[in-house]
Amino acid sequence: MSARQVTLAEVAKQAGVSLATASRVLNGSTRQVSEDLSERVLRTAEELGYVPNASAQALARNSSSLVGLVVHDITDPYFSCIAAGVTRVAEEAGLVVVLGTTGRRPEREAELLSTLRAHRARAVVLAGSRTTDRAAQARLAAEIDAFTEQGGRVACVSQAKLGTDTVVPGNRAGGRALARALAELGHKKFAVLGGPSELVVARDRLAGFKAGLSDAGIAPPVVVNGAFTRDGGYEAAMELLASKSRATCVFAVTDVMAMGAMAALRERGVRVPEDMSIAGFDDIPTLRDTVPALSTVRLPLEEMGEIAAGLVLDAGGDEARTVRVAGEVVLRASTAHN
Amino acid sequence: MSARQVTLAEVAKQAGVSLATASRVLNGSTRQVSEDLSERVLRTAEELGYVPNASAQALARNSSSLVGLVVHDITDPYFSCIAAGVTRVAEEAGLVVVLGTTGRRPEREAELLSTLRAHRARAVVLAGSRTTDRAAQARLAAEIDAFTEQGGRVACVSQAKLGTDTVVPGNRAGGRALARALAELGHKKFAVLGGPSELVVARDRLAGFKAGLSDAGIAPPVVVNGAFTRDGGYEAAMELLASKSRATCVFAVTDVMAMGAMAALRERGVRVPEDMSIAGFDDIPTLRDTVPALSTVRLPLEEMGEIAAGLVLDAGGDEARTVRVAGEVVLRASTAHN
DNA sequence: GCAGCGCTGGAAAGCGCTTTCCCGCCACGC
DNA sequence: GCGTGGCGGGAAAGCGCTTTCCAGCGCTGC
Repeated sequence: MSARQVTLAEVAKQAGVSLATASRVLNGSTRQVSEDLSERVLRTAEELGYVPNASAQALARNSSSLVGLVVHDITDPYFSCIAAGVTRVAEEAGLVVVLGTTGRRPEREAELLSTLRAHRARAVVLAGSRTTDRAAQARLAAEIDAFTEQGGRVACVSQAKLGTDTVVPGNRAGGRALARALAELGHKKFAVLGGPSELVVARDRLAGFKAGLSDAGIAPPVVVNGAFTRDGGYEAAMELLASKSRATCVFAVTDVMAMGAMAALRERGVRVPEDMSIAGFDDIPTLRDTVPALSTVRLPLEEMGEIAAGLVLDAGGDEARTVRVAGEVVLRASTAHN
Repeated sequence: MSARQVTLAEVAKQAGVSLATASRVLNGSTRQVSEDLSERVLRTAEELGYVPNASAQALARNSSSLVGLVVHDITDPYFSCIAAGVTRVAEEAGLVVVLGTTGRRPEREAELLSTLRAHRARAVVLAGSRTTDRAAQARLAAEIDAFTEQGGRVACVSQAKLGTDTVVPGNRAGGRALARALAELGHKKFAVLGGPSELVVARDRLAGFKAGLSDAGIAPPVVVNGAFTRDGGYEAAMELLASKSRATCVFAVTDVMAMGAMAALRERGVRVPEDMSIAGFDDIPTLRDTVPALSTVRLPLEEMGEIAAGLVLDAGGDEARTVRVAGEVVLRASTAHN
């Protein structure tokens, strides 16, 4: 049907104006174009079904309308919520978001950044959790430099120390507040289902939790580490049970892990919360209907995505900005008095 | 640090070869380049940290490495699972996926397609459910034409009739099989929590379910429609309860809706499955740990995403291919004998 | 009355890359 | 020995757009 491709040149010719004029009309140029020419161009563009070639624009302007979003696993509700926030903001700004997934391999983060750089993405939101892997971190830092060097902006969700804009959830404070709240329920012996030790998010939550227990004069918890996934939680809980720990309350550093842990407890006939209280972190919306309802620390995930996107799209100074978002302890049915 | 931008020309000059040669070396050209030149180019590219400008490549080749993925809501696990499948395949193929979300507004689908066309995306996977809205459908069809016209490929997940490659889940057959299985449990009176009537997926599942009931000689179910979301399920269930229906088993056309429905039942003191059995559709992995475990029809969502991506990336004939994936009834604790 | 200015339109030079076309070279066959 | 190919290398013509630069024109201000 339509010709292979309608170009600006065709529109210009058809409208009887120069390429320059057509370009000025069809893209917010600072230059004025007279009313009638302008209208003529607009009309022919419409008639011909002209769609500007984004690659050509990107090339000519040396900047594209792409925004990168890097997550570990889009299937994980933690990331999909953040993604929702990011895409909403980006789409409102008329930008297009490109989604990269690392599959939790730290080195993929740098690779993706490099790809994004190749595409001249205008900005990138890194939602993956920072690791303590020095080499990966260094490569990532180098890529971030290269990216910003080239005029792109980078924001991280929950990774500080990279010299970029950052949205920092109150992992430490949240963990601490949660520990105190649980201590107030009367629990004396705690266990923690921690994430992989190289994940900073996991470490922070754990550290905060320990601090909170210490505030309450309670002995440090048993810690069992597992993967940052549902199965990780399941396995960690199994390990915990096998260890014959005397804990009456267990904190999984992630709601998703808590789900796995609850499955494990159920399987082993441990009732929640009668035999064991359990709490998570994040307050994943999709998981709010579980029974028993999970006590947790609420993070405004979608909003965090929005904030990150906002930071990264709003030119801002060259100073790295940090926005802290607080977690709010929400005690529900999965934690009982002891 | 690094220069503003390393271009192919710089690499070529530094390596003492022509632009053409450098290009041939650095991108799989059919043309041969002698061993030593080739090696020299490779080395200087490496040294200079050369990254090809994807926009320029796209422009010159008239095809980019972008793959579009259009979903209604990335937060919905149904879509995020599909998205995971699509991104995995795309990334393996060295492509970049751009994520568009419609927020369930049918007209956004066409808009996004147009944007994707502007970016010369090589392919698009449309995961949103087809509606019966004639106008939106027509616009979408036009955009799809324009897109394919331009050399792009389009695949749909669960939308047939658009003349594109399609991955079709057995919505009808699944609904039917589920109805039969539930009938075998002894239920006689059924209710269905349906999605918005203009959504084809919802209609198909409902139609299949009705057919299954009819197979079993059971009267048609009461149908209450709600939004295709957790809250939609909640409200539909509330409405059902208010209607004093005598149903002993309710089928929510979506697991996510079933979650909302279960919350409503719980709130109203209706025990599942003792007082009411409930079944969903999709078998969302994230929701598998809920209590009581939800009976449902399992769809290999991630795999569906992979298949769709596979179809769309594999040049294939010009014939529209259709891949059917079957749903498998999984009876769990949320449905009891009656 | 004219220099000077602001404003609009067009020509054309890129943006960084791919690819066609051409050229020189060598091996080969008659 | 010379025409024929085949092959590796380079020059250059785009790809579709933006943007600079220049030309023309109608004003204002002295």
